Amino acid sequence: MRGPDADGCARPLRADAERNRRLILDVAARVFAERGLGATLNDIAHEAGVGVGTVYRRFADKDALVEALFETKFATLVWLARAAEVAPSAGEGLRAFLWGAAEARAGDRGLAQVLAGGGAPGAEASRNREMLHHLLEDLIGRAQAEGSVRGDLAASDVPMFMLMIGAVADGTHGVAPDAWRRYTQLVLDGLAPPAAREPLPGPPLDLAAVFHAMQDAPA
Amino acid sequence: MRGPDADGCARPLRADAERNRRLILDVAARVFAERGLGATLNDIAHEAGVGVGTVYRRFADKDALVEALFETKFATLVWLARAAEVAPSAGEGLRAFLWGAAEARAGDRGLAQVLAGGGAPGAEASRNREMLHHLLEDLIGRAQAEGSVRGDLAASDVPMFMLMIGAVADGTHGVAPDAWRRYTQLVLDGLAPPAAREPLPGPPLDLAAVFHAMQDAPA
Amino acid sequence: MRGPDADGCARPLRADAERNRRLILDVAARVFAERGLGATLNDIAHEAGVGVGTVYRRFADKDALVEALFETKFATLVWLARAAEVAPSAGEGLRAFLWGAAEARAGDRGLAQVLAGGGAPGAEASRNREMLHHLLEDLIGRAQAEGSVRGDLAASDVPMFMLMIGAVADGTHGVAPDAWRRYTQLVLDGLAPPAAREPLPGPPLDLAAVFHAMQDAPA
Amino acid sequence: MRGPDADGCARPLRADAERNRRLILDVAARVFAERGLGATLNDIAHEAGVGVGTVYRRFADKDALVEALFETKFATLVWLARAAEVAPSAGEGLRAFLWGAAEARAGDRGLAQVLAGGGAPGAEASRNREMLHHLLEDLIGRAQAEGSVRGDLAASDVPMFMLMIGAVADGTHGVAPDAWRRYTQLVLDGLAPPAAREPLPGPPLDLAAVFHAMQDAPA
DNA sequence: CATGAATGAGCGTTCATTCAT
DNA sequence: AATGAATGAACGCTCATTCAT
Repeated sequence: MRGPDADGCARPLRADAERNRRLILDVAARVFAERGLGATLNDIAHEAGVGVGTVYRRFADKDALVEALFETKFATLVWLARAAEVAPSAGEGLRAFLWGAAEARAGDRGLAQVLAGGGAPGAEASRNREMLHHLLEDLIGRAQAEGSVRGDLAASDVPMFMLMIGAVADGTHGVAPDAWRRYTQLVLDGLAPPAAREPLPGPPLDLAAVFHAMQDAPA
Repeated sequence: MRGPDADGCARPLRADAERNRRLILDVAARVFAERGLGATLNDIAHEAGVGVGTVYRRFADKDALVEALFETKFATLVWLARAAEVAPSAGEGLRAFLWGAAEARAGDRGLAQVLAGGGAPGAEASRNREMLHHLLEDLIGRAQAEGSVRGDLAASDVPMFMLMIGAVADGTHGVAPDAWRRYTQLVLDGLAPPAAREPLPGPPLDLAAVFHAMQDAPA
Repeated sequence: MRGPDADGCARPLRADAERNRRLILDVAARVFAERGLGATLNDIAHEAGVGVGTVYRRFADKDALVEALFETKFATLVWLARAAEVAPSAGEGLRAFLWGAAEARAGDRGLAQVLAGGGAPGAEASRNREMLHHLLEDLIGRAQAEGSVRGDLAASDVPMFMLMIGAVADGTHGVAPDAWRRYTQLVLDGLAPPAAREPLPGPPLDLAAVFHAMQDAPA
Repeated sequence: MRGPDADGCARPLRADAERNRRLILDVAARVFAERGLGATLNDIAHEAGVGVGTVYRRFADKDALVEALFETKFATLVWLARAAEVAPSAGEGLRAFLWGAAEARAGDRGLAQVLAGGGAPGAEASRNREMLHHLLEDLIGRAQAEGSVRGDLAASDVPMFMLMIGAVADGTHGVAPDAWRRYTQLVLDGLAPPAAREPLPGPPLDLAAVFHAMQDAPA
């Protein structure tokens, strides 16, 4: 565990550091997703097989780690938006994006929080955010031109959509892991122009599940 | 704060205790609303100008305080549901209820959590929850019979609706205190049968507001 | 609950105070005996049906209450010693005293502590203590003259005897309420001159009981 | 306190942790011995010159610390029992064991409690307890066969013996540090078959010492 | 560099004691 | 005089963060 690398270099490479950084991000993503942002850095470090100190060497503090995670996750959204750009129609693209974003958010307990913690200062993050915003503006604009989405929808409604779906997903995670689909559909129907409506997927929750969901929601 | 009661009774009634209880509940509601359920009882006690012990004299533990808050808030919902019962039409009643519930929830950061039924499944709370559930089942059933709400809507969708609106309200509280109205309308449009659709109230959020919203959301 | 007494006197009599004092002492004796000295004054006051303030009016603090209890209990010992004085023989008297003292101590969890807390300043308590000491010196001296107790026994060994039996009684109270008898006999046999020996009463404890006893002992 | 190890190894081994563990155990043993198990971990940590967190890093909770202390102390008893096994006679062995156990217990205020097996019924502790029990059963059985101890004595009487001696030792610690010897002899005489009797070692306590003893006993 | 031991402020909670009513 | 509401120091314990090794 202390010896030189297999590649023959005695001094630890910059690559080691990067490897550790990725490892920590991956583990943190998993642990935060499973247990919420309340998980301790000690746990994450332990589960990654490194010392806490190492985590602090890579990330100034817990918030910085969350921020970094945010950027990682953000890439997924950008990727989804790019995919949506080339969809047969803007409406289909937008719907696919929203379903994808909701799904990405769903299995990720506490990641509304991660996506949220966005981190004020990161220039990169800002650029990403803006880029995504523009992609969505474009997508929505085209969909509106097609008449496949209501005219008063805005790109900034998308993060709110994710906030909403995230709240449901976090709450129902555990008793009804697919419940987010129902509410995604419900909101999507609200986004759609009149008359384009899908039946809600999945059955409604029973009382106990609702109770559980709301209990769990705070995270 | 020390003056005689409104009813003009000068008798030094043991109501000082009740006054304190109310004071604590009010302060707790405010502090939880502002800072989320993570606020400490020490803070609440301090802000109420009493010792921690006083809080613990009235409420067995933090959960009990949250639970008490819950009951208070729940009464509002029950009252709203009763009012909805006598609305001209079930559809109007349901919409009025949802707007009222959303409004009650808005501005109450961390009260999604309180409403969640934080604390033990108190018998009273359970009964209240069930009663409200039945009221809503009836209301929704009648609205569906009227054709004024989609047929696959269920009573248990209502708490999820509040979870969603709560997430938005908590996030935008501070930068766009009325933003919840936009998303309430959006979801309500999703609830409506095709073709019954209102324009979204209020303008969309700007990027900065979205950023702020997501920053704040975790609580 | 606030009106004048039945006996026609409008001002509360000194007798009320005394009645309360006795009531508190009785309840405190019972509660301390059942739950150890760790019991709270609030509990005692509540169980006595008075306010804590009343307890504090009668007894400067918790220690003072314990001290007062001590005097009460001490009276029992003095009474036992008096009875021993008139026994057919000093040896029989001494044994009867010790059995009585052990029994008094046994059902009284935490009363080793009460008997102990003896309170430094009480002139009365000091006098009682000395009186008992002299009674025991006399009793033991006569028993030694009879040859029915070892010659090197001293009056001051008696409190230590009670300390020892108390430790056992407190520990076994709950799993083997009569175990103290076994150890009383064992020690009494040690007190006896050679050849005067009784079989130990009761069976030995099993391992689980011992475990429980030692767990509980701290009080 | 900072110098190299006795074995001459200068390598900066991670033994600083182990050193702290030992330090904490030592301080805890001393503080518990002096002030009883009621001593706070904050006090212990402070007195050891470490933060509370450090104590909690090594021991899951207060019980775990007490349990660890228990295992340490228990080893002494097992060692004594092993030594007793090879004594010239079982009777001598048993007496030596009891004197040793009493001495180990004396001066260790609150360690009756520690020895009690404070904390969970750890598997190791249980095994140790049982092993000692069997050793004592054997020893007592052989002593009884020799006729050097009363026939109705049981292995489970030994912990009760320690409870009794502990109560005396805790009480007299401070005013008469050797008083436990007197009562050990007294009880040992009770254990002996008739006619085998030693004079009590040490003078009886004076009244003030008894008073002090009982004051201190509660812990 | 990496490690993980150490830190200590802070949390929820209890209870002896005080004091307004 | 009696009440019980109020107090707040203290406890056991957690965890983000620092720093010696």
